[in-house]
Amino acid sequence: MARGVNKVILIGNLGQDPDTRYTPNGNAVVNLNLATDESYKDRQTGQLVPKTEWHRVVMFGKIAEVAGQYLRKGSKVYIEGKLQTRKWQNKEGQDVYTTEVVVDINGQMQMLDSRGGEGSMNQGAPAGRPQQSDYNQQGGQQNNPPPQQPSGGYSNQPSQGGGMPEPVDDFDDDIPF
Amino acid sequence: MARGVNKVILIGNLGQDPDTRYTPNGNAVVNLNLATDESYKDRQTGQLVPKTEWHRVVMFGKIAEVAGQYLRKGSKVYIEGKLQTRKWQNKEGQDVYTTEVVVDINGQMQMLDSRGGEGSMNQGAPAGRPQQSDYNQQGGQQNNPPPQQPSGGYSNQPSQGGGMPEPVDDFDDDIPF
Amino acid sequence: MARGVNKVILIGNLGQDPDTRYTPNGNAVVNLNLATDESYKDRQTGQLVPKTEWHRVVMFGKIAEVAGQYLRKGSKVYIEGKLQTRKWQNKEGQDVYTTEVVVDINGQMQMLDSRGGEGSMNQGAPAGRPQQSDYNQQGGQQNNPPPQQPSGGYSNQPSQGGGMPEPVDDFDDDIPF
Amino acid sequence: MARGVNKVILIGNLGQDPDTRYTPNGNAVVNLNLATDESYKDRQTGQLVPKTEWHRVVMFGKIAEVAGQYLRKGSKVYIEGKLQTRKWQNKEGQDVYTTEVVVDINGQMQMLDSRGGEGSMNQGAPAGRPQQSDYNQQGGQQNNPPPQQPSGGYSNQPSQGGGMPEPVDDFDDDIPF
DNA sequence: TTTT
DNA sequence: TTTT
Repeated sequence: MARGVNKVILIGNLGQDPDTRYTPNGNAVVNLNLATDESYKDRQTGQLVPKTEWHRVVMFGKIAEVAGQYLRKGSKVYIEGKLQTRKWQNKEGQDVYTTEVVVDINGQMQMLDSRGGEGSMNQGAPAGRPQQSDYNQQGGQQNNPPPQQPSGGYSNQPSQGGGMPEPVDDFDDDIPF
Repeated sequence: MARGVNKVILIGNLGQDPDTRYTPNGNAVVNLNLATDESYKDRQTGQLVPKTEWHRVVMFGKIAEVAGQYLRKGSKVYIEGKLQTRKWQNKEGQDVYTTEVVVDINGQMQMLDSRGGEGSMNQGAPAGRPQQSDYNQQGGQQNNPPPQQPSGGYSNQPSQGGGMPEPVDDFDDDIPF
Repeated sequence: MARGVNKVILIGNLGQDPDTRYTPNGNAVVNLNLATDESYKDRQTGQLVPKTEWHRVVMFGKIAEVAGQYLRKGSKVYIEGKLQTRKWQNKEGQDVYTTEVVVDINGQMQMLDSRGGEGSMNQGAPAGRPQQSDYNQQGGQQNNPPPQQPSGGYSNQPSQGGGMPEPVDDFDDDIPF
Repeated sequence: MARGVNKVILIGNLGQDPDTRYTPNGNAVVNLNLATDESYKDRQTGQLVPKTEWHRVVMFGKIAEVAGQYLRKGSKVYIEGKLQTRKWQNKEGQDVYTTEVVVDINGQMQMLDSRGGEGSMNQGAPAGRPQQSDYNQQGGQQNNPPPQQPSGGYSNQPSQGGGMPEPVDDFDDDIPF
C-alpha cells in the first residue's frame, strides 16, 4: 500500500553489463548504470550541448533475472521503478547517501533492442517478490555498500544453498556514487 | 531535445516550507523536501510497516514562483520532473553526490490541497525558462552547495537588481543529503 | 508479460458517485467518470479558456472495492491504468468503440481528498486479481455494454452466491460514450 | 495551465506509415495507429494469450514533422501525450466519440529503432506550438472528421501558401474508430 | 494494421 | 560507463 506516488520512468542505455548477485534464497538482485541523454542549447554559444545523466538502478525478483540474462553493455531499455535513498558509511565513517531507482514487483522493464531474447517484464510476475533481508554479499565491505532496500539487513555469509548461482564480484567498487 | 526518457512523478507532502531563492536575473529557484509514504508487510511479523521516502526537489522558473508562493510545510503536491545527480565537495574536500528531482520548463506541478490559491502549473509556460548560469547565493558556502544544474556555473555575488525578492537562508544546512 | 508500454496517469475529480458492480465470484468492478481540467489561451481573444476532459475509468479487484467504498462525486483521485478500446453494437447493430482507462492489479489508485478513509491502493495487492470471465450484469442490455475486458465473456446470470453485495443499476445508460 | 493531470505513455509499433497533413499555416498534423502488445494467462487453458491494443495518436507541431519524416510502418516509438475524446457525426447523423492520444508541445516522442534519422523530440521545442484553428483538410468529409482538438474550428480551404507541403489523403476512411 |  |  502507498499513500503517495513515487514513480520513475527511464529509457536509456547500459554503461556496462549488468551486475547480478543472488540472495541466500537464490533471488536475483541486479545493478545497472543507465545513461539517459539530453541536449540543451548553451545560452552563450547557442550550441547544442549533449548532456548525459547516469542512473543507478537496482532490480529485484523475476525482472532482475531477465535483466541479468538479456541486458548487456549498450542495451537500450525502458524501466519503471521508484526512487529510494539509502544511507551508508564510507571508510572514514561518514554518512553517505545514495539514491537509486528500485525496480521491484511493482516496477517494469522493457528491452528495446531488436535482438532476440525474452526481453519484457511487467508487474504481473506472480513470484519473485523482492526479498529484503537475505542479501548475499561475498567479501562484505564497509565502504561501498551493496545495493539494498534501506530497511533491509543483509547477510555477509555466502549461501550454501545447492544450485544457487554464483555471486559475482562487487559491482561498484570504483564508482563514486 | 532528448535521446532518452528521464521522468519522475511524485505525490507527497512537504517536510518544510519551500526554500525560495532568486538568480541575479530575478528567476526563482525553489527547493523542497517531499515525503512519499509507502507501507510494506514485514516478513517476520506480518505487520504493515510504514516507510517514508524523502525526495529533494528543485524547481525553476514560473513553477518555482507558484510553488514558493502557495506551498507550505505539509502541502500535498504532484510534481513531474527529471532525475539529476550533481557532484560537489564537502569541507573535507571529498566528492559528494546528490540526486535531485529537477522540475523545469518541461516539468509539471499540481497543488493537491483544497485550499485556494492558483495552484497548478504545467509545461506550457512560455516564459520562465530555467536559467543555468546566474544562480545567486548569498554567503556562499563550500560544503553544502546550492541546488543547481550540474553544468551550471553559479555566481556568488548577490544581485543588486532593484525589486528582486530577498534571497532566503540556506535551505539544507541541517539536512544530511 | 508485456512487450510494450501502455500507461495512463490521471488526476481529476469524479463526475458522479462511482458505479460498483460485482462478478458472480463477488469481485468488484467499478466505473468512474473522471474530469481532468486544463485551460488554454484562445488564439483570437487571448483569453484563458477552461476545458474539461472526461475519462471513463474501469477498476477491478481490491482497488475497485476501495474506490467503491470511499470515492464519491467530486472526489479528487490519482489513478494509473492502461488504455483499452472495446467494440460493441448499439441498438442499430452498428459497431461502436469505447476507450476506457482500465485500472487492474497492475494499476494504482490514490485518494487525494483530506477526508479520512483508507484511500490508497497500489499494485502490491496480492489478492483481487481481475477476473475476466465472470462479470455479472443484471438486466443485461444490448446497446450499452458493461465495462469489460474486451476478451472477456461476461455472464448475464445473476450470482446466487450468498453474501455477495447487491449489484447496482447500469452506470452509463445516459452517457454517450 | 492545468488543474489536473492527463498523461499517457505508450511504447509500441506503428501499424502503418504515419499520415501527415498540414494546416493552412503549414503546421504538420500527424496521425498514427500504434500497437501495444501484452499477453495474459488464460484462466481456462493456462496458456499465454497475446493481446494487442491499438491506439490512435495525433501529433502536432515539430514532433509531428519529425514523426512524419522518420517513422514508418513497424517503427517502434515512445510517445507521451494526453487523452482527448472528441465527438463527431457519422453519415447517419449519429454522435460518435473518438478517443485519441494527443501529442502536442507538452508531449514527447522518442524513436526507438536503431535505424538512422534524428529520432527524438521533447517538449522543449520552442517553435511549432500546435495550431488549433487552421487545420487544412482537402475534400472535407462530413462523417469521418479530421483529427483535431475538440474545441478547434478547422478550415476546409486548402492553403495557398507557397512552399506548403502537399496534404495527403484521408487517414482513416476505413478505420472504424 | 505493428512487433517478437 | 552507454547510445546516435
